[in-house]
Amino acid sequence: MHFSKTTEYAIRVLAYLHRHDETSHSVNVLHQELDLPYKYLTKLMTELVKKGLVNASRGREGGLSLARDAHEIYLCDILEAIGESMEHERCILGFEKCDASNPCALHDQWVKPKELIETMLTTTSLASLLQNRETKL
Amino acid sequence: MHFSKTTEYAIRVLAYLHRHDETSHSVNVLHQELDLPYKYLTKLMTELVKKGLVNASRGREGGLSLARDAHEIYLCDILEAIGESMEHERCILGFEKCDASNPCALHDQWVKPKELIETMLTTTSLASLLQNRETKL
DNA sequence: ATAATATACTACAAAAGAGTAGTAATTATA
DNA sequence: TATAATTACTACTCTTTTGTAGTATATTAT
Ligand code: SF4
Ligand code: SF4
Repeated sequence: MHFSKTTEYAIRVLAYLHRHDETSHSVNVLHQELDLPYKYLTKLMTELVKKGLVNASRGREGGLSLARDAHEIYLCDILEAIGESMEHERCILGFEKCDASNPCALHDQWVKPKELIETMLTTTSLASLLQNRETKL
Repeated sequence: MHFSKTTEYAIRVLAYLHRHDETSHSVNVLHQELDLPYKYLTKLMTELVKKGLVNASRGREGGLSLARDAHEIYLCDILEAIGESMEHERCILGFEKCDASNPCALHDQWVKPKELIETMLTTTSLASLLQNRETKL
């Protein structure tokens, strides 16, 4: 009942890029600031670049920055870029079809939490995430 | 953002045992009825027996049945028996300490879904799960 | 040009989760 | 007692996720 490590990393990195968006940041800086495994990060960032969430510029003075306005990057976009997107549509008991007309035993209990999670994912943008600049990343 | 397979299996098996509690059931029956991998199930059931959720009787005519009243087996008990218990207490961004006084960036957005999930886990018993006998297992 | 500093790519390794195989031990019943 | 049906145990395999290593390639300040 949690995000994958990769998802955690992605959210934290993107939030960091937004919080310090006056300039771009190298993978090495992100690695140090957020204490994430360096090599793993390079792969992840390459992926996020491909998916159009991040801009990368190479060479000396290069680095990474957000490709889109932080108001237009929602948590669900991040999950989708990583491939964990429709996880939350899966039936909580593992059935293929998540069908309210043929519900699983946990249906009634799961509907509300599921709704809230979905709301959180679809309405939380990177920008809204950082209203309070005192929070941990 | 989901349960582990093992957790799914455990919930479904225990729910089945409750739904058909007039008798005990062999692993083979559970395997066929719920379409779960046989050998994997034997391991899981042995574990649930050790944890005191299930009674096992060996030999011919043996089988498995709930060890406690279904009204007293909550989802959180099942998670705990499997070792996924406090997963939902973990910080959603992966930090060790989940401390509201030193919150992570997702804190405000995560609090409500988290609460609902916790409520679901602590208040849903096997018995309440099967009010409606028409649901999938 | 050159050196420094970046990202990009390929391949592999380690760890955890999920699943399989074979056998031993137990027990009701014929 | 012999047999069949059952759980219990040990060890292995497969797959996915997570993490590491080394190298190639691009860019820019000097
Ligand atoms: S509880 Fe019902 S609606 Fe919810 S995921 Fe399972 S089958 Fe789908
Ligand atoms: S969001 Fe805040 S309270 Fe929730 S898990 Fe993360 S640190 Fe803990």
